Amino acid sequence: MSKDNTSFYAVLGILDAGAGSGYDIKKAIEYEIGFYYKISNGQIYPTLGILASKGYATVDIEKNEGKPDRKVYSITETGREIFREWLLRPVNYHNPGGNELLLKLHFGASAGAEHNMTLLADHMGIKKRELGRFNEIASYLNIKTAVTQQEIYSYIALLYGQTLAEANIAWCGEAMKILKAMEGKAGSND
Amino acid sequence: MSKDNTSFYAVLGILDAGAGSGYDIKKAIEYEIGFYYKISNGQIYPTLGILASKGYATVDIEKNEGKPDRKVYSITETGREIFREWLLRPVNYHNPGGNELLLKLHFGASAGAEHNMTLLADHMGIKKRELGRFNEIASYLNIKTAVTQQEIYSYIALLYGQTLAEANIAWCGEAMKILKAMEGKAGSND
DNA sequence: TGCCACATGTAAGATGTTACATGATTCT
DNA sequence: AGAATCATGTAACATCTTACATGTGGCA
Repeated sequence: MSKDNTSFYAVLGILDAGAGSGYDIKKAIEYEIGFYYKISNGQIYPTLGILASKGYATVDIEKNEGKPDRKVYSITETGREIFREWLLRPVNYHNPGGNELLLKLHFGASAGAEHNMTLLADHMGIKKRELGRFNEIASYLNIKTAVTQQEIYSYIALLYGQTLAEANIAWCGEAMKILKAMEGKAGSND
Repeated sequence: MSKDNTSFYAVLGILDAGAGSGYDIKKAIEYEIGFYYKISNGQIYPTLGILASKGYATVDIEKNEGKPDRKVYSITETGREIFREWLLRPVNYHNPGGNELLLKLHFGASAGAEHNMTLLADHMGIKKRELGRFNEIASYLNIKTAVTQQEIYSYIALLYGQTLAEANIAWCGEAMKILKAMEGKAGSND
């Protein structure tokens, strides 16, 4: 329902790759995408409830001795559609939480290289424009002309922006190269 | 009261630099640190109320014709202490929101270069450890041995982590150089 | 003996966004 | 005529974290 509920789609994406319980999903997220995306029980379990109530997932209960029964969730066709819709939407850069681009790339493996190339090209464009703005500011906020300490700290912040934007641009280039190579391989010998 | 309420300290930090109304504060944040930190009215105005109720700020009302009266807030001594306490606390890297390090560097201008050097050294250490972990993963998740598409996408995510960690490390180095140079200048001719 | 893995979940609160209400004045 | 600037604020909601409750079985 909501536009940008990242955790909603993260859970749905994990289910898209295979059925599992809340516990399984937590482990999968930690293991697969844990380094750029975190999730807590307080999000997973309510999300699974919503998923089931909307018909995006079905539940199977597995009896478990001594432990609570495992509630194993499977994605439905509707769920898949909803998930694909999200995958194909452009990345929301206002979303302050986790790295939506990496999340979409991760889940987009099966969605084909083309779409991911677009996501990367978009990202590169955004970072290039960002870098352009920083460079413009740098032309008058120069370290050589900086006098006050405040100016120096502002310059350091600017440098951060420039450095990170450049790193993003470089990464996009590399990633696109890799995807291009992969497409070539897939086309020629698979 | 809360541990990591970034917006609370951002507002307090702006007030530390000079008294102002909610409107002024919003403008100041947009202008000074807008590129890495955002704030909305829904945060500013309640925060100012809390600040006043806790005795961290006092209010002066300026009559304004045709417009609502300006409520000009000034930081108190207690407010300053609370703010300094935050400044000297290490950066909370679990905080998902805005870039706390840049915020502290920005406000830390008056707190002296030494503390900021420590913040940068800490940051560098964290990013170096992060990079070490990524490199370790890279040793077995290698692009040459990647077979499945999923492996390739995981590799791209890893590359992102590496590239950004390296950029952070490089930036820290530059920033520390700048601060060192500044200290030298301050010592020799000011 | 105590902690970790398994497995479910909830309650409370922190933090933030979006969109609205109000209304005069000044610029385009 | 309409948009922007000035200036206050609130209400609803979205999102997420922290900490707890509950309990077994296995390993050190």
